[in-house]
Amino acid sequence: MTKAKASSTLSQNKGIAETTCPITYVMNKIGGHWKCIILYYLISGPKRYSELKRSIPAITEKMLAEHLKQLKEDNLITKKVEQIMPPITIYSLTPSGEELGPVLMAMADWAIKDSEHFQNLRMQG
Amino acid sequence: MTKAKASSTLSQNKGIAETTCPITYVMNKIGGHWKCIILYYLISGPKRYSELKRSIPAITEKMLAEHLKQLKEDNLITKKVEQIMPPITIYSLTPSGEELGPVLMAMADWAIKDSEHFQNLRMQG
DNA sequence: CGGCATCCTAGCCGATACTG
DNA sequence: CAGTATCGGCTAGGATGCCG
Repeated sequence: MTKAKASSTLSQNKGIAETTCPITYVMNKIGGHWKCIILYYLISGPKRYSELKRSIPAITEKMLAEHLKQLKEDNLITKKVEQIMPPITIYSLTPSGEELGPVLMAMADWAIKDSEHFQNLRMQG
Repeated sequence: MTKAKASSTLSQNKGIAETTCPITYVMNKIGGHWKCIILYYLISGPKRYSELKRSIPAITEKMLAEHLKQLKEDNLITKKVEQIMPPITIYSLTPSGEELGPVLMAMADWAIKDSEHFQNLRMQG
């Protein structure tokens, strides 16, 4: 993993674009399909692993665990483990993650408006 | 394209989740890595195909054309073609697309703040 | 309960060539 | 200028099973 492939320009371009385009920077952090959803469910407060899984039925264990790890590495969430048996793991938003909250809420808001548009269009059509 | 594959549960889940989770709805529309970037550049006003291409050096023709088509199908942008030779194509935001503007600006805003956080951390480290 | 390792497929995406 | 079509590699992501 120390050496990037030469045939792929995307990963390299992504790195370059990240320093010049703020949207690219954001997409590299929360661009994955599930990242935003996970963060969205964490806005309402810290959650344990199983709660997140129940909140997002469409996600697989692999995706959840993987994206949680990435979000942690990107300093958007923190992980707190109770070393008992069975273990309890709590995920919370970091300050950076908290600041993303309004953005996600704005996205959700837009979604609701936009789907209303569609329903209106359907009624007219 | 009329029949979905049976082996993949994701596309089906996406469809189901889309009706219950607003963030999923948004991600299905602008989740692609380039969609947000294209929309972001269209906020400042209508642009022609070649202008977009120049604005986003990292994107390939295929991705640009493909995502422009999807954005049009999702009613986020409109396409206006001057049927002359050589042709001129202008892409603009629809009202729905315009309403996404503030969200994208908020994302960009967060990105700038967040990258400052990192630089501060590095200085302390 | 929480999460990682393996295997495998679907779809994203780059490169190239062709059309109006 | 503004696309479309085809080929092919890479990787995201689903299914399953094992471990602390």
